[in-house]
Amino acid sequence: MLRPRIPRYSRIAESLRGRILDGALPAGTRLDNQRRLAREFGVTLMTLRQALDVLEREKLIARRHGLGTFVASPSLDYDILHLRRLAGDLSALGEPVATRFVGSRFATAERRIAEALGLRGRSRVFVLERLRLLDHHPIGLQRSFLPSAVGEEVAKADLNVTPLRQVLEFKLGLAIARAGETISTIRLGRGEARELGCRSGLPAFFSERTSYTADGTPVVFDRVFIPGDRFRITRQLTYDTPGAR
Amino acid sequence: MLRPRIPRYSRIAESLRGRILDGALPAGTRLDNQRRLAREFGVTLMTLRQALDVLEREKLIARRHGLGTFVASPSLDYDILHLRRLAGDLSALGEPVATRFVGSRFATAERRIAEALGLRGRSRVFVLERLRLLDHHPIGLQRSFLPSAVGEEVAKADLNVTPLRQVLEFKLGLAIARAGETISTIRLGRGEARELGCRSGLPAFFSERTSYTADGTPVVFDRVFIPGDRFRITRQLTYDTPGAR
DNA sequence: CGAAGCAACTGTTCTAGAACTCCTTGGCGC
DNA sequence: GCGCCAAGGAGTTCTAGAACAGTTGCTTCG
Repeated sequence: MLRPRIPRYSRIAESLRGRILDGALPAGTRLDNQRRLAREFGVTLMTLRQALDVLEREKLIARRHGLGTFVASPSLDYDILHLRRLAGDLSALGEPVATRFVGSRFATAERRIAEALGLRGRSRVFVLERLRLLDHHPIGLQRSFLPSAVGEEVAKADLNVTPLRQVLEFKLGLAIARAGETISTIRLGRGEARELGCRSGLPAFFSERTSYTADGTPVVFDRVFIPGDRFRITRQLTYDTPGAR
Repeated sequence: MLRPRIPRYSRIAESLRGRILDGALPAGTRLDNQRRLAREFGVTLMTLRQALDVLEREKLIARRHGLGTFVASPSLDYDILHLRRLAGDLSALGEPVATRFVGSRFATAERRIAEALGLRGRSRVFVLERLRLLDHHPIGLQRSFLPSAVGEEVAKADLNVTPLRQVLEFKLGLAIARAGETISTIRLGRGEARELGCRSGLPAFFSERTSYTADGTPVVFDRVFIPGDRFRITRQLTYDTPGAR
């Protein structure tokens, strides 16, 4: 096997994922049976099944013993109010949570990030990586993206000393007033897993948050990875209105 | 292969899980290498690796390419305030969410449930299963456990017509005043997956909530399974206090 | 003393089947 | 018309290697 930078099962997963995400295979479609797919891709059944394992964990397909392999239904968003940030708020519990600066760089933004920051096309952004540590163990990886003009100023600061938010507010006059966040479950990629000291493929909480100044300008786009084994949400509810459902 | 009710990889996973959970293999311990374990269990490397796949998804082990297989560290709890219920609150969004009564029965409570309800020993409880549906698709499975005395009265109600909470309050005088909930990620078991119309093993949000009356009596213990592909948490934050971090 | 290369250890990928298990459908008998 | 059984289709489990890839430690050379 010469120079197999990407495993064959991975390439197959990629190929099928592409077909699913571009609509060629709508939700509910049944794929060809596994043996036939294996022949089409020129691999063994085992290898094909590994590819399907990947897609299954990504919630793109659903396998039914004796029935077939189906393209899965898409996800659903849901809005919650007054929720504290997941990882960053542990300090409020008196836990020894620390932040470790991992690194930073300028990079070309992928489309999703450019959109979130209100940038056009393939803009340069400043990427900042930090680990949240509990008792010196990583419990969350936070990757922040900022417009490059903002990033140039942030890059001059010592983030081991001054939290990002303070740098933005006091140095740049950018006070974050509100944010929108989406939390889902994900399986950790290789890079994130390495930083977090765990295995790629782990199920994890995955948060994407866009923070805005008071006038609605997006300032930071954050991605936070919190391994499911390191973290669990607990909440106390009080029902003030009897009968409220 | 004669009568292999439980697959060999499953039995192996079970065996290793048992050793991990009873402390014989503390967090951080490195397991024997995979080839050796395969020989010990009398199976091929492939089968042994399937067993490890299972344990890895359960967050019990961590595999490091080139280094070994390690017993993973335990999870961390975190408290959040003022969070609306995940699935049940979708109605607030104007989404066509419905509740389907799946079934109910009296059963002996497992220890975890008896403790949550403040019952002693292996008490009987009333188990109520409901599906939350969005556009007729199941998005959450809720399993509620009530003390059997309460359950006997609840069993007489038509829960397709009257929500459980109203039955408790208006028929039994049990007004739920507060609740404690823990949300983590889990992989769906077979039974839950069947009810939800998806594949066992999917990563999902898993909620356990104990509801109390004003005087602190636990009334209901709920378990909610929400497949990660059907659901994602979105929240809007407002930072009223500049600099609060 | 530091860097590079190699060996050993361990995980990962892939092959090539064979056999078991689940589910659905159609046919046959009552 | 209903129930049971068998067949077909499709997923799942398992075997038995062989080879590739990552990591670490030791040795050698500059």
